[in-house]
Amino acid sequence: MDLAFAKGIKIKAFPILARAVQTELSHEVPFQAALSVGKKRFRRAVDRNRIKRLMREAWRVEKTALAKNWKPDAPQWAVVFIFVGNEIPSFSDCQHLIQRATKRLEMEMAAEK
RNA sequence: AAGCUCGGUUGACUCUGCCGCCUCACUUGUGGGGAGGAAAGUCCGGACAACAUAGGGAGCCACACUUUUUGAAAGGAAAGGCGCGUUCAACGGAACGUGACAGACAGUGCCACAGAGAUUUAAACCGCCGAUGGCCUUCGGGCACAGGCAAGGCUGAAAAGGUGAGGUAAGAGCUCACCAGCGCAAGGGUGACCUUGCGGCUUGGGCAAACCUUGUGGGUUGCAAGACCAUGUAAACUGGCGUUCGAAGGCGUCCCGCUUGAGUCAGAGGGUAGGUCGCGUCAGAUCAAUGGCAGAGCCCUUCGGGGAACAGAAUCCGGCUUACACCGUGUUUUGAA
RNA sequence: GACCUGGUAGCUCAGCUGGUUAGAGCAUCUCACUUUUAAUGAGAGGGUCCUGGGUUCGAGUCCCAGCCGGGUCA
Repeated sequence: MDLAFAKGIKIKAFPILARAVQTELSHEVPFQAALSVGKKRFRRAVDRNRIKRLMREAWRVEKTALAKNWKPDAPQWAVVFIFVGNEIPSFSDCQHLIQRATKRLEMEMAAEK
């Protein structure tokens, strides 16, 4: 995670900010993703959990497109999603945002090759 | 309709299908379980763990009407007593509400400002009187000098019992009656307390959410407790104290006692900062799982839609407090008929 | 998770054992000085003492509950 913040590429899809880096992961998987919602913006744990669950679900749906051509010895990616908005989004909004982010990520991965 | 009071709630969507998460069981696919009444605040009390091991005292902290009851404790419930407030009554009291409600006759302390006087012989500013003594006198009295007085005014949160009568120069518990308060006795009540009688009245009060006293209870620290495994380093350096005349530790503080007994404390510096258990719980995480989509039903709608409010378990229980929705009881206010 | 600590003027802080009118420095405003500004001097304004109850004659201070910050412990 520190590596992702230090060297990762920035992907903006306001109000979602993503950082991604190509690195060796501990398991044979294409991605490891982390989700973050700031405590300063959302004081109540209920709201933070809600946003993280929506982002998690959107990522689950969208990552399949990225992962379908992945082979066990291909490069692995660590991704961190940070929510920086001030209001709780609906699921459809959240899905569109993650979709934009994953498309950018796909381009970056192609460029990396 | 709104507010208040008390009580209740698996306390909010339901069903079907598909995809997905945590965990357990059998085994590769099924099946079981998967947030709250407050999970919150962390305000109390425990379980549990550590402090090698007995103990005593001081200190510290918490609580405080009585009886019964529930509970491991904290806390709760019922009934009663006393105080205060409101209303009704009309001097017998009654109803409702409310109270962190032991002690101010154990001691210490404080009561600013104002005011003449504020706490142990209280106080003479405006006043009242001036009987007694003094001065003057037309012998009727006058003066207000010595002095007497706490009844009235004033100040204040509070002014040394209250009301009435007698008494007096004027006054005063000075005397008496009743009332309040205090002490003693008797009786009633399990008890808090109440009733009656007697006594003297040199008998002021308030503040213990001031120190404190009395009674009761409490060893301290907390799961980041603690146990184990792994990784790594510096058994080095500087200074203090000390090895039987005893350092330092043994429960946060002090004293005594007991006990271990050669290291220990501080500084600067070097290193690690991962895991397992604790935490077994028909949720069980080491950074934390409960979600999404589609359809039908139901409800709300500002016809776009929406499915609430307060709010998310982190060792576990029992309370307290605070936040909030719905339902019901009682009550108050306002509006309409 | 557990345990400490704080909240006072626009900012940083005092305010002792409850008492008379809540102060200090900086900042702001006005005036003076100066050609002007700064500095300096004089003066003025500015406070829900975090909020709500309670104790008391009287609360920034004492007690209870809440809100919002800061810190410590593996």
